[in-house]
Amino acid sequence: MPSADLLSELRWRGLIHQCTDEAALAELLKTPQTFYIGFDPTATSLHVGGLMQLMMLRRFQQAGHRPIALVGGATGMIGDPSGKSEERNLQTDEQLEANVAGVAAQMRAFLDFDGPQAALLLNNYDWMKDFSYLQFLRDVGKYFPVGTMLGKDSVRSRLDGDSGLSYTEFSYMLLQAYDFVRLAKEYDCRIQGGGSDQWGNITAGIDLGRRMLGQPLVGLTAPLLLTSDGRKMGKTERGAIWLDPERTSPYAFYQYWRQVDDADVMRCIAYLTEIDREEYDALAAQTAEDPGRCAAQQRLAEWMTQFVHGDDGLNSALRASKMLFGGEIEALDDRELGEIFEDVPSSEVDRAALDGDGLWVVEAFQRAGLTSSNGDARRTIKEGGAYVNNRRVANANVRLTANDLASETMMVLRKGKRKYALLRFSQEP
RNA sequence: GGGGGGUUGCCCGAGUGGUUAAAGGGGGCGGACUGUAAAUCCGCUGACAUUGUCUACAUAGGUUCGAAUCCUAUACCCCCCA
Repeated sequence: MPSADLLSELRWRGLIHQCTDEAALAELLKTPQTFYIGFDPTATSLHVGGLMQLMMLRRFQQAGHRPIALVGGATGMIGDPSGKSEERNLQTDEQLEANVAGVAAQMRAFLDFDGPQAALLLNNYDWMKDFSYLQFLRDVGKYFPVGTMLGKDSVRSRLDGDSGLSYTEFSYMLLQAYDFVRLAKEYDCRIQGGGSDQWGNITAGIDLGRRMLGQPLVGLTAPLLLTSDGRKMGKTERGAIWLDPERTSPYAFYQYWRQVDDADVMRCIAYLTEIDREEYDALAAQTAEDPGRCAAQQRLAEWMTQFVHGDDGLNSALRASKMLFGGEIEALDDRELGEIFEDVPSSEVDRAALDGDGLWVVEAFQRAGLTSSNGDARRTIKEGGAYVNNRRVANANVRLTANDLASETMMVLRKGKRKYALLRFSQEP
């Protein structure tokens, strides 16, 4: 039951940046279609940008169409020059293989691989690996006028700049164009989506489809997810936000969305979530009226975290947030504390230090690496910026004993508002 | 090759014999306010030590009761004349 509303849904979400032929697309979508988006296996995990594309596939699937997630095992060997200012280093085969496997595993969690609209997960390496160079030039290359290729933004910007581009990267668009034709032929896939930086590659595929198959294909791009000051969403000083909990903990993931700028939060909700129009409007109104409540940020963070990391991930993120930004820390066990503070650096201290007079706070802060010298630690304490288990340290003479443990073996030290460190008091053999 | 100027704490930049651990600004760090935001305001910002000691103004020596401040040499930088 294809939903006639898919297009209007995409429109209000602002997800249609460009479309090669909106009328044709609308016509196609009246019946179940196959829709594909390619993913670059640049790492073993997707990040925020990839998630946005994945959501696109989901939206099509939910509207009654069949999504194909194409992992670029072959194209990844070449490197897409689109949106890149410099020639990229080639990945090793092993790296690429691991990346393809990692990304594919993540996609399985977000698409439905059963039922009449079962999603397909394909790898273009499967059809590229046996294609000989000569055959490719004869079958595919023949249809590509170099003049047109030179006109593509991705190529021109590189030629205009001073970094140039290799023949290898120049050829990238042929591979992606061929993917589209291949999918059209084998899976009757007539629609390709992607980020706006994929426009050139997508239209190259459409041209090739017309020439090789005499069939009209349609392309659709989504805007890039940028912050209001023009940078890519999902990047922090410490690197990208990944979907893989090993790379970005559920807590860090949650916090990223929780701290999105007011100016960007509604767009994130529209682009990345399945929160409906009604709730969206309500959140937008609340943000305008009372930005201090961060209602939209909280909803976004909740939705995203639960979607990507499940209930458990969300709960631990919420609990950690409550601890880190809220009350005192006590009555927890090692396991819970460890989970909540998994992003926080920790140091080992001999348990015996807590015996007798106990451990001098100043030294504790030094051991935890939160202060640069004893003087710095004293200063911080004097300024009221030192906390043990979220209780402010009264003076620099305080000594810590086993009574100050937050759990069996751990103590939580904090400097200022957010700088945490864990001390683990281990039994020395 | 000759002449002149410079080198100060994380950065910029005052200071030209004596409360100078060194003005002022930036940055950083705390705190207050706030929305886990921005802006603003206040405090701190060499080390060690329960207010005293040590190490600091390019480097090494010297003069002096006392120097970042004077002298000598060395290194680096800038400018002018050849």
